[in-house]
Amino acid sequence: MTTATLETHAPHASRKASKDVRRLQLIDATISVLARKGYAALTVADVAKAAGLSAGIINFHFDSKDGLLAECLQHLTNEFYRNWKANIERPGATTAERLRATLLGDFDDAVFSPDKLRAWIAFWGESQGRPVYEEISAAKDVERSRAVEAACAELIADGGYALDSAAITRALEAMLDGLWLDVVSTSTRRSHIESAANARQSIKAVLHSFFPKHFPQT
Amino acid sequence: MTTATLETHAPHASRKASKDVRRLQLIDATISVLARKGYAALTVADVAKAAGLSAGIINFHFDSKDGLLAECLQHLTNEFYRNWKANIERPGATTAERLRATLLGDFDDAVFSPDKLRAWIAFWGESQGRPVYEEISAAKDVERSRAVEAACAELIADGGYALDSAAITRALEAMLDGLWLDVVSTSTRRSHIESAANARQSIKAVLHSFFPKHFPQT
Amino acid sequence: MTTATLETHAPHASRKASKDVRRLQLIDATISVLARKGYAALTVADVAKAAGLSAGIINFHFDSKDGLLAECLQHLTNEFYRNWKANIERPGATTAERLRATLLGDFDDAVFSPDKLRAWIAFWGESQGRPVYEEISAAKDVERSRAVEAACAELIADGGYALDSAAITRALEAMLDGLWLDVVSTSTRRSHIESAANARQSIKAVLHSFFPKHFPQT
Amino acid sequence: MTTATLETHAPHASRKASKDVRRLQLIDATISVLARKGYAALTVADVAKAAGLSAGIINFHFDSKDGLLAECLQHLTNEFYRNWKANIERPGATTAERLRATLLGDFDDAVFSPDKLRAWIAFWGESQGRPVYEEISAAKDVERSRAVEAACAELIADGGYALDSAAITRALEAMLDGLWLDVVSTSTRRSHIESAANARQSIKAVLHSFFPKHFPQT
DNA sequence: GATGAATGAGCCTTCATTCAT
DNA sequence: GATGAATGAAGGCTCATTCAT
Repeated sequence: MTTATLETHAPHASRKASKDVRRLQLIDATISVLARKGYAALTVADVAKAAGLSAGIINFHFDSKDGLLAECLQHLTNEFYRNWKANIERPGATTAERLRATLLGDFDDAVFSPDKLRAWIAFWGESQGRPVYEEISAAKDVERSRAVEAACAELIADGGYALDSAAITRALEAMLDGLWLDVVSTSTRRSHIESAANARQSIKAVLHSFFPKHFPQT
Repeated sequence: MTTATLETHAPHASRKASKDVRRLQLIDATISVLARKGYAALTVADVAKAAGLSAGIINFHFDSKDGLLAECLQHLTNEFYRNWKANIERPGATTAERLRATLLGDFDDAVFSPDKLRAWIAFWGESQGRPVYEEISAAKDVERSRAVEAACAELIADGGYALDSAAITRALEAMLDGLWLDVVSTSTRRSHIESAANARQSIKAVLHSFFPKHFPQT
Repeated sequence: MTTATLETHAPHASRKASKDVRRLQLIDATISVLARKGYAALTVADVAKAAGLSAGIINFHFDSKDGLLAECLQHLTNEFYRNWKANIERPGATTAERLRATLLGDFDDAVFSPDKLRAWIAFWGESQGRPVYEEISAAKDVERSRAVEAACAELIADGGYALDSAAITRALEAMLDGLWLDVVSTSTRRSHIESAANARQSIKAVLHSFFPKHFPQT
Repeated sequence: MTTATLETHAPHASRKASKDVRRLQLIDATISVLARKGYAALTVADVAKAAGLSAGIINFHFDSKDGLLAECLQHLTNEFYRNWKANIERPGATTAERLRATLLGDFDDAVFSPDKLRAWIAFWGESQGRPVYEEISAAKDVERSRAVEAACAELIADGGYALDSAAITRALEAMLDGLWLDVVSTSTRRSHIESAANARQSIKAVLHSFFPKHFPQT
């Protein structure tokens, strides 16, 4: 609940909170509950309680539980996209640097918090029953995916590597998803700090294996 | 429902066999419903209907809905484990051959059917709210994970590659998970046959990049 | 709750009740609650309690509260229609006799019970918000209305009365509705037996005034 | 919302006047919503929106939703009563003229608007669950009812008709209620202008049948 | 006076589970 | 073994009412 407001303890201070602040507060609470109880067991009462508000407020701000969840995923998607964009928009960066920034950026604290990760995975698991979830993230995923593929193709051409660009792109992206997934299943044994460090190590190792000229051994 | 063994019509089939057939029939129905509706929306009525049976039967055979789901995951886990074991238990196979068989084997038809994949992912998504799911798959995962790590270490030593064994193992396993996950989100656009082919291609490309001496270009 | 079953007091005797019996039992309970609390204040819990059953049963048998109410009105409509049909299907009856039977028949015990009347009026009051209620009763109303109009026209022609057939038909039908309505608002002051007697008296007086040759003074 | 008195723009209009204007505005909005959605589906939010005001205002002016509805019915009752009184208070009118004015007056535009009619019927339908509604209209109804009965008795004595005064009075009043009710159920097929014309025709036909000497054929 | 965010009780509905047949 | 009517707890949603601004 890192984004959650700073509830002042004055009585009824919350009455004056603006609509956007309330919405964000409820989305943060949703992420927190999703992380703790998973998707199927999440109730609006849980979310309201986690936000320190009453149950009725959710339908007031999001029309329905479904609306809340959809907006929660939208929030995560936007945040993830903005983080990526911020990472690659460095003037003067080479293609290799941008690719590296793309991959490592997924493990930045802003997007790689234990709660958010678990929330993401909860949504992945439900996306088959609810196509709307896939639609929410699809648009921006495609943009990113194309950027990764273009970067790989460019490095392959530039370095003269004997690699299948499509196969390599797919492998890289699968690895990223898998590394996120891994955190959840090992979180009880390892801290997420450690997990992020391990993930970055794996990414660097793989980049070095794929494109040794562009990513020399560290 | 490809796995469902059809009711044997042998006269006086033993009670035990009959019971197991019913259980398998219900587990197959569960996988089918999980794939279609996801975890959160699955009801015992759905499963019973998919199995062509009545609602009350599930509690008779599995005590509870939770029991059914746990046994369903157990079934998938066992099947996955057996498939792996069958793939690596080839007398005279080299370490490289066994590693390759391990990775490619995850895309065998026996375990890589669209319904089963979606069922797996539904369980992954819920595993945070229900630690029991992680426990079910953990034991056998560890065995397999160690085998992969040992194989990588052996190949690295044998080939003199400058690779971090742990990082590479983690990358390989993450990639496998990610490739499975990918199937679900792209299933509307690509057939799962095509997905499996792409996955195998990526695996081969990566193995070649990591261990060029053991996996020469195809 | 005149139609309501005769609940045997054996424990769980209700478990074996057939679907139709249960439905009728619930419809009777609905009429009873409608009469006591009106449409707006009726809850499914009230109905279930009045029927001596649990709340969940209503959705099992009628899908929803709305479904229950619609079927309740349908039941009242059918009953009313059958009562009318039974009253006019007397072989050898003259037109005047059939008209008289039609009008007086609305005050037969089978359809003119206090609870049923109040239920009818509750539906009338809601029919603007829920057009489906009007649709349910419309079809059969039209048939009856035409029969009354045809009978009036025939009597007018036969008796040579200087009457506007349409205006007279409308007046007769309005009077019937009004007499039903009246019962509700005076029920605390007069018994419904007395109301029915008064209503019959008014009907006879009006028929005599309209068609003196066919309905001579009693 | 034809009745709503527009905000007088006189400077420094008294607080009292302003308050009454708001109340009338809300009562008109209530009638409009009752006509459109019926009693059970009416919400204070609907009424507030129809009045162009915010939800909280209703409790300020009427203490509660129940208060608003009771005052709405009171308003309709008063208006109806005043219309009747105005119709019969013609100096020099005969008993027959006053009876005729009483009956036809119910179809004056001031009281016979589609919305008001539907609102009336909504209240009738709920009067069983809420005795207060009956109480509101009862007092004035009795006065009017007695006047009609006295008029009928006088005409019967005067004309020497062989009629049961009580039965005839009841028939006349029931017919009036029924003609109002009829408008609602036929409003989709006929305009309320046409309905009023038909109703007047029926009334005239009935008066002529009952009291031919006092109401000669038109 | 007026607003509208917030509350919380009450309702409809779903659904896992039970059990008489 | 199997069925499916019945139960009842739990959850999402609505909405009258309150109250800080």
